[in-house]
Amino acid sequence: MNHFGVEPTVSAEHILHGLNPEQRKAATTTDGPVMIIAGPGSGKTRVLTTRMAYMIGTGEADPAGILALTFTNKAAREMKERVAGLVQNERMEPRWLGTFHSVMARVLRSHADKLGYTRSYSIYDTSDSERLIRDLMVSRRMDPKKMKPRSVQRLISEAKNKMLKPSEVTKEGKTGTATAAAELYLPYEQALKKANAFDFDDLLLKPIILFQRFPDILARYQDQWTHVHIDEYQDTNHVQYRLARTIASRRRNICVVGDDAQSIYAFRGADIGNILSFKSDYPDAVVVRLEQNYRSTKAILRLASVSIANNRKQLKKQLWTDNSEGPKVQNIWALTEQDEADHVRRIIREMRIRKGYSFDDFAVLYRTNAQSRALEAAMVRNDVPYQIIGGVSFYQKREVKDALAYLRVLVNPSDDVSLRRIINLPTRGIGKKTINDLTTFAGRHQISLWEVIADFQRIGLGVRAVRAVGAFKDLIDSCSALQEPPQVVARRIFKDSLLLQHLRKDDTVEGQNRLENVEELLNAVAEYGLGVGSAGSLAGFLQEVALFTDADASDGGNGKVTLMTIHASKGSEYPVVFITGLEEDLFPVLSADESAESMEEERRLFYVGVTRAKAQLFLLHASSRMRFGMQETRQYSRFLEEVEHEVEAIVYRPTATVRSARSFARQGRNVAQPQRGSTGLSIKIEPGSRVQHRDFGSGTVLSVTGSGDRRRAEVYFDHVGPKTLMLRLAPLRVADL
DNA sequence: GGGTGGCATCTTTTT
DNA sequence: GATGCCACCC
Repeated sequence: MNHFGVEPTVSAEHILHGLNPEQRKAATTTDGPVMIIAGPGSGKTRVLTTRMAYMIGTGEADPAGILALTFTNKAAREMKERVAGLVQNERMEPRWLGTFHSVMARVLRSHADKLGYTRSYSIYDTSDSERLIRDLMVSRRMDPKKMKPRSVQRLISEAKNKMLKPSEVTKEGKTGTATAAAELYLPYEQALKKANAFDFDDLLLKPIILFQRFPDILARYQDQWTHVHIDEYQDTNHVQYRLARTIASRRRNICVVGDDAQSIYAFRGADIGNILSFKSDYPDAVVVRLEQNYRSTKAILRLASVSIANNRKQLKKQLWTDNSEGPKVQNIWALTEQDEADHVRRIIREMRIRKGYSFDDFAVLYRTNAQSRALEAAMVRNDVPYQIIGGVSFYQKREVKDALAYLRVLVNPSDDVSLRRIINLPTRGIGKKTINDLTTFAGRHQISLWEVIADFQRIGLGVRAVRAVGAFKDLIDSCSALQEPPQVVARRIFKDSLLLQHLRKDDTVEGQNRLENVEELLNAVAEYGLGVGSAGSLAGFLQEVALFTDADASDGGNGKVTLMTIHASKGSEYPVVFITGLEEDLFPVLSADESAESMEEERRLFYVGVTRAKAQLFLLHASSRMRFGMQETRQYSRFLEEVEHEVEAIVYRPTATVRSARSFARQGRNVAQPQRGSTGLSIKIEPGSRVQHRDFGSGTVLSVTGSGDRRRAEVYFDHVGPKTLMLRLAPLRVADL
């Protein structure tokens, strides 16, 4: 019996069984700061979970005393299951194991009133924030076409993540968007507060403010959480760093795990410096390096090491493995993205037959979500079961967000963003003009839209508008008054608002799908409603789903091939991995050219993708790919070039087109990099210049017309005569002198 | 006020 | 090639 009154069911030795000496050290050094530098496939999840189980099992930590923070729900779930498996006693499961956002949302929930929010607050995701910003811009007569609300949102989010206050963001000497962001930051914060809403960044920021303002609350949590764990520490941003430091400052039992080579979230503020400087933050930190890889073959690991060696900024690690050499990594050359998808599909089929793999042994990775389309089509055509992780998640689908907006308005009527979303959906006679009148009134009196509606008679609307607004008010009022389980309330508002009827009217396949999605949402509400107290309330449901992402729905062993971005693949492993679209301007993305740092981040991303593979890795690229609805000639990725000695290049169906495309790509590299808008390609092309075409040979430019993407050249070819070519697309380069 | 058709824009990556 | 926005007509 340990001093928490729980009988351990397994011995410490049993829990630690099978760990190598380094892993064991990492798992049992439970006093003071620890940093675990862990390469891919080194068993870091295992170490972290063993560590928790060990502390709980030996009675060193209370199950509620362990704080373990991850970045994805998937990682949290996996860890929870593993600890449970090790301690074999559900009373001893760690209670504060979750993502940064979900754990902090839990903290916030208990103290929201202290910050002046009511318990029925809304949580705004990025698209909600964007809508709010768009509304602010419109009311300030800024043109949302010139300054994208999305870019403004991103800049404000960036400022919040750097913990800059509105007063600290200056407007001078900035680009238009930055000026707009600086100008809108304060109004945005005020609007959030007025809407009784937190945005994603607030979920981490507000707890810090809470802790600053109420030291007794902080002390309570510091007291409770005796041991702090942070997974993927290289991905922490400034706010997360501050949170961790604040919480751990009292006991200093902080254990971070990370791999600087796998830092791929700089774009959302992740600061690789956090892991690089851990030792200066905690000079007495014990550092453990886990360099043995248990996952991949030698061939795969070698390719990963060769690739990442091109990065300058990194902690040196010497990865090694006892695993077998394995088959050579294959580099497959496809003609188009359809051809690429077809190779993937064909290899999956062959490997299933010849080597006995099952569908869930395969992962197909890509850089951008847009690439999933062709792959998906190939899977559908050939009856290959597949799942796509990420992309548009269920709770981000338009119809689901619309339906959720109804529920949010019921729970939190101050939620202007949600209210505007549904006020005229389906159309009920509250048009642009009326909405404008209501908004203006709300703005003038500094009240929420709902307060205006609640008192609509006094605004002086037209007869028709009065009737329409009155009906809407009655609808919301009657449903909020219901004292029924959440699913009953939800079904009632969807029905009375005519939302369901509206969806039913559309009998196209997509329309039916939308209806089904709303039905599915109702099921989710019903399921959640089975909980007790606030855990089963509508407000609780809404706050929970706000943090749900599609990636969380993934699970292995379901007999499906997995398609996802490389970002989404972090933390998983598959026997066979395909990385597709290895082309300049796609992977690495073009904008990565702008700085060495972002190029290094792209390379780390490639590294992450490569190291997902256990047994066999395929790298693919296409000579031609449809982008922006146009067929584009592609050059293969520099990442392929860097590992060219580690791959076996395979050209299936080798055709003249493929080969000349290849040699063209090689020669053309320094001459005419295709660029968006093609200015780079076209400056050197003017009447009189000599050019070389992939298929037509050499020629002389007669004239150049059009601009931007429509820029064309009339060329007289030595052997085939005159041709007009789109400069954006043509495999054309300036001839060598 | 509501509906429809044309057009511009879009592509990083996510909690 | 989809999506969202705007202008235009009922």
